[in-house]
Amino acid sequence: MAFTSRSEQTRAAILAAARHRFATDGFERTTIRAIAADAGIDPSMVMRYYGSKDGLFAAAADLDLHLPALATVPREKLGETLVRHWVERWEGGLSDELLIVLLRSATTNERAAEQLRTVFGAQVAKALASVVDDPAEAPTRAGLVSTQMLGLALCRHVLRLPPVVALDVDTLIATVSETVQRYLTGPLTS
Amino acid sequence: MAFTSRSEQTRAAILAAARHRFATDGFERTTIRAIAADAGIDPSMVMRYYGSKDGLFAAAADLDLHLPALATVPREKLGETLVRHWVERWEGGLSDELLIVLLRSATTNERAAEQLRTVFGAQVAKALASVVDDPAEAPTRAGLVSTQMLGLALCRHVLRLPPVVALDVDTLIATVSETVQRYLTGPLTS
DNA sequence: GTTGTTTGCCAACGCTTGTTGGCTTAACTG
DNA sequence: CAGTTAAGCCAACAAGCGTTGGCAAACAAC
Repeated sequence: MAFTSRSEQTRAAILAAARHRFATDGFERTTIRAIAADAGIDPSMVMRYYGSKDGLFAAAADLDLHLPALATVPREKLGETLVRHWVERWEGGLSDELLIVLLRSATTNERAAEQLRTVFGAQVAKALASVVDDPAEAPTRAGLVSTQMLGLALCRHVLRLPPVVALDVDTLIATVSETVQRYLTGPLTS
Repeated sequence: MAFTSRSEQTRAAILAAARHRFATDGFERTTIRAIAADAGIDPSMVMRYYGSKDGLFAAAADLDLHLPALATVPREKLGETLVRHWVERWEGGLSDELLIVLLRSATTNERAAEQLRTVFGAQVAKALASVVDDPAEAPTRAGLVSTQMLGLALCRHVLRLPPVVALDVDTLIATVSETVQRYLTGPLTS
């Protein structure tokens, strides 16, 4: 490795262990001691490197959705593009536990909730601003899209509702894409 | 009141306080001591009446969706009927904190998750079995409906994403109904 | 009015939590 | 090789947790 000083190495080990624990247990049930044990070091090391449990969580939950650029996507493919990106990110396995970290903790931890609000209020709305008809509608459409995307992730990867888990990826993408496409380009008024 | 013995009264007070705490803080962050303080009694009373924190949660989260009978609903109104019922139950305010109790705790508490799976796997699928074309598809369609319904509740009432909170009820029902209608009666294959 | 039963509070136990300070060893610097 | 710095561990702290057993007061029954 290029420049992994000894401290950087354990620092990274702590972060990896923290992400895993936060992802499977949520914020409250995760203990510093368990993280330290997973990382093979002493609990006090965690404090030295990250200051506090809150500080560690902030570092572990620092997230960027990396949404694809939508400007060049044909209008009728917007929904599918977003949903495919979303689903594949989740199906990608353990390489990316960041989303489940946030989702699991956001229902009880205000810091996590605030970050989810930021991610979905800013990142998604911004990605959409350039492609929706009326830029003023971007936040609303981003919100509607969020309900479907987060609901899907919640049911499939957190709650693990059996019929939702059983859906094959292609059917899932095809079915949900239509919904998202309508939220992006359909009428908004009642 | 008709037959409220002294003990029934405090029993109910404990349950009400517990529901409120579980609804706002989730299972892990809620303490027996806080519930007892809210109910104006001693923590040990909670144990006497409900055995343990788990027992209290089970009693506080005992939920019935009371889904409307769908057999007589015109086929093209199924989505709207379900969504309207769902949204109005949530908008009903504090009279019914049961759903938010479950939703807030289900991401970190396996007991709560299991109950949500049961409610949405059994109650919803059962309500749908009589109205969908192919009964074998009922669980899958119930699952898809769940992703949208739970996602909506999550974004609007738990995470409180601003644009989702800002949506007026009529627009919300109209927009989401179309999605649910399609999940109920549209094609399923990719 | 005395007896037995419920209803409640108090005090404490045992445990786990996040967090801290000091000590020991290893690594680098001159 | 001597000396400074970093990395790590150990032990302990104060606080909070769920939970328990025993004791005082209120009530009910006879």
